[in-house]
Amino acid sequence: MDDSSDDLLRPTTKDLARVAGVSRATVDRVLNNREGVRQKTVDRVNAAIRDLGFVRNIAAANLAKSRRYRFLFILPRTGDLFLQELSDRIEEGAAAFANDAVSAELQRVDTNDPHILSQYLTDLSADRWDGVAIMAPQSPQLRDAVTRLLERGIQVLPFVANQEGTISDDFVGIDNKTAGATAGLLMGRFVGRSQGKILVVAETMNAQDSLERRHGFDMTLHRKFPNLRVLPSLETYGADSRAEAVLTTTIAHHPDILGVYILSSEARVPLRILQQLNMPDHVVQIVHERTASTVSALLDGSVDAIITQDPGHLARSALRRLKARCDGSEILASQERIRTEILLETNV
Amino acid sequence: MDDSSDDLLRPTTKDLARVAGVSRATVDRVLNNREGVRQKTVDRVNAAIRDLGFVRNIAAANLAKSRRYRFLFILPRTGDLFLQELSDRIEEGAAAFANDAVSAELQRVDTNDPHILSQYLTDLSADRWDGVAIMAPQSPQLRDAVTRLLERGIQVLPFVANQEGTISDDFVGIDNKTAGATAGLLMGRFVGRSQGKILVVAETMNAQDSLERRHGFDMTLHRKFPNLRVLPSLETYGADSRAEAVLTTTIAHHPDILGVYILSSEARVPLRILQQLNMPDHVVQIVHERTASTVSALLDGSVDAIITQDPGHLARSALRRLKARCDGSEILASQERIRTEILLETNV
DNA sequence: CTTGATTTGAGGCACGTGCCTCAAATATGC
DNA sequence: GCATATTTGAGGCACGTGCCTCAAATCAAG
Repeated sequence: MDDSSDDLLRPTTKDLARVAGVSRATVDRVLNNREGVRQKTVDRVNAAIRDLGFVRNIAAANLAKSRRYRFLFILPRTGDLFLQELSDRIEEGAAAFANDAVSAELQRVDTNDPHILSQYLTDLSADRWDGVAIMAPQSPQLRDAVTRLLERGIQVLPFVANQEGTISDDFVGIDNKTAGATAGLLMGRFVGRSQGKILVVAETMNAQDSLERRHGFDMTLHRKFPNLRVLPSLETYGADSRAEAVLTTTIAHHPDILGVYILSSEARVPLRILQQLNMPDHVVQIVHERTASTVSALLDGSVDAIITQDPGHLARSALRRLKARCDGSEILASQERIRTEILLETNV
Repeated sequence: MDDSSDDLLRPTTKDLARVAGVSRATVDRVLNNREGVRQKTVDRVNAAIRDLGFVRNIAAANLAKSRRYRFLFILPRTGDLFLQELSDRIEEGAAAFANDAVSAELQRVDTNDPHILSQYLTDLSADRWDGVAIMAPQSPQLRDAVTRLLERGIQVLPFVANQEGTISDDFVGIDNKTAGATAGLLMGRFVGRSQGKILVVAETMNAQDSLERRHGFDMTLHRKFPNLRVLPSLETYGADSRAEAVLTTTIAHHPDILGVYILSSEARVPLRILQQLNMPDHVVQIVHERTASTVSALLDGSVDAIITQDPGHLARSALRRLKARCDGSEILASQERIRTEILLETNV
C-alpha cells in the first residue's frame, strides 16, 4: 500500500543536508551538477537522496527560477477537419497546462516543402523556445534541421506524422500499421464470407503513415480474409476534382466492390463523393479520424467504423513529453501511449 | 493563436494590487473571500482580475500553505484480475501526481455490505482525508453516509461503479449502456446473418452496471439483429462451481448458440469454463475489461472483442477530479470522459 | 465635529528551491 | 610547515501566494 513515506511531508533539501551531514549549499551543488564538490561528498548526498526517497519539488523549483516552458507546435498549412480539431485541442491543452508554467503556440508551415520547413526550423531561437512538436513528413533536410535544433538545446518531438524513429525514441501518435491492421480486421469481419474487392483511397501514398496503414491493412486481409482482394490505392492528392474522377472511374470498373477503406486523415471529400455515387448499403466503409464529417457519416449508416486517435490526448501527451524532456524526468508510459480507437455508432 | 498574455509572465497578485489601486493585503482578502472589504473594493479587484486575466498560481499557493491533497480509494474486497489492475494503476497514478502535492491510499472494504461500508465511511475524518473515491453498488445507507461525508467537507467521487447520478454530477467510469450497446453491435455484425441464440453471463444482475450493460446490449440486438435471440442472463455469483454448473447445463440445452457475452468485469472464470466446454470456433465471444486473461483469450482467438475502459485513465481521472473539487476549479471535460474502447487482436 | 466601527495598508514570515557571495575549513604540492 | 588551490558552510534574496499583526485611513452615526 505505501512503498515509501506516503501521507507525511516529503523530504526537502534541508532534510538531505541534515542526513548527509553537509550544508544546503552543498546539497544544491550536487543536485544541480555544479562542480567543485569532492566525489566522496557527492556520494554521501546521493546516498541521502536514496535513503530519504527525495524527489525534487519541481513546482517550487520552477517558482524559484521563474521558469516557463515555451513550446511550439508546427502543423501543415494544408488540412481540413482533422487538422482543425487538432489545433483546437492544442490550444485547449495549452490552457490547461498554464498552471504548470507551460505555454504553447501553434504555427502552420508548408511542411511538404523540406526547404521551407528546414529554414523555418533553423530560424527558431533557443532564447524563445524550449521545445518544438513537429507534424511533417520525413526528409533529409528535416533530419538535419532537427539535429541542429537539438544541438542548440531545443527539444524536438515528432507529432502525429511518424518520423520512423530517426529523430528520437518517442513519438506522439498511433502505430499506423496497427491502425491499418485494425481497419483490415473490421473490414473482413463486417463484409462476411462473400467474395469481392476492397477499394482503398488515400490522399497520397508518399507519406510514411499511408504506407504503414496500407501495409497493416493488406497483411490482415491477406492472412485472414482470402475472399477479399484489395485494389491498388487511389490517390486524390487532396484535389476534389481528381478525387471525383478516380473514384467514379474505379467504381464503374469494379461492380463487385464490397468495402471502401479511406486511409487518410481527411475523409470529408472522399466521403462526399462516395455519397453522391450512391454506393449500395452493404458496402462496408471504414475511415480514419473522428471529425464532424466522419461522425455524421457513421451515424447515418454510410460509414461502418472510424479508426481514430484522440486529438486531445495527442496534444496533452506532446505537452507532457516536451516538459518531461526539459525536466529530464520520466514519463508515465501507460499514459502516453496513444491508442488506436475504434468508434462504432454506439460508442462514438 | 494567443487569446491572452501568452508567452510573457502571468500577472501576479502584485499586479492586481497595482491595477486595482489597492494593497496586496486587500487583494488577498478578496481572492480568499475574507470579510471586511467594501463591495466597491471587491468589484474593483474583480475587475482587475478580469482585465489582466489573472489566474491564481496554484503551485505557489500550495507551497505557501504546505497543502497536501490526501485521497482515499475504496475498492471492493472481492475481485480478480480487473480489480488488481485497477489497484496497480491507482498506485501508479498516485506516484505520478506526487509532484502536485497529492497522495492517495487504497483501502479494500466489503462494499457489498451497506452497513459495513457506511460505518467505514462514517469513521473517516476530515482531518485525515480530503477526498474519497468509492467503488461500490448503491444503497440508501451509502447515500446517507456520503451526504455526511460531504457535510464534513470530504469530497466524494463515485468510481467505476455507477451511483446513478444520485450522489453527484460526475462519475468516473464508462456509460455502461453504451458499453452494452457496443458489445451488442459487434456481436450482431460478427455473427453475420445466421439465426441463433446469444448467451449472456454475469456475476450478478443486482448491480446497476450489469443492468445497464444488458439493457444496451438487448436494445441493439433487438433493433438491428432480429436473427438473434438473447437468452436470460446466467448469474455465477462469483462462485466457480456454480459458474461451471449453469454454463454446462445451458449450453447443452441450446445447441444453436452463436455468441457469448460475458458482461461482468471479471471474465477469467467464465472464460476458463467455456474453454473446457470446447465451444465451436464460429461462436463469437465478447467480454469486458482488458486483463491478462481476456487478452490471452483474444490473442488465441477464442475471444473476438474486448470492450474496456482504461484503468490508468480511470485512476488519473479520479485524482484530477478530486483535486479540482478541492481547488474549486474546472476540469477539462474532454480529458475526463472515460471512453468505451474496443480491443481486437490487432490493437490490443 | 467627535466618537467608534469598519476598511485598508504596510510589512513581515513561511513554503521549497535556485543561485549568489564571502569567509572558513580542508586538502594538496612544495 | 607553508603557501596555494579546492572544497564547504553560512547566510541571504528571489519566486507567488497565504496568513498574520498593527497602525493608519476612511466611514457612519450621534
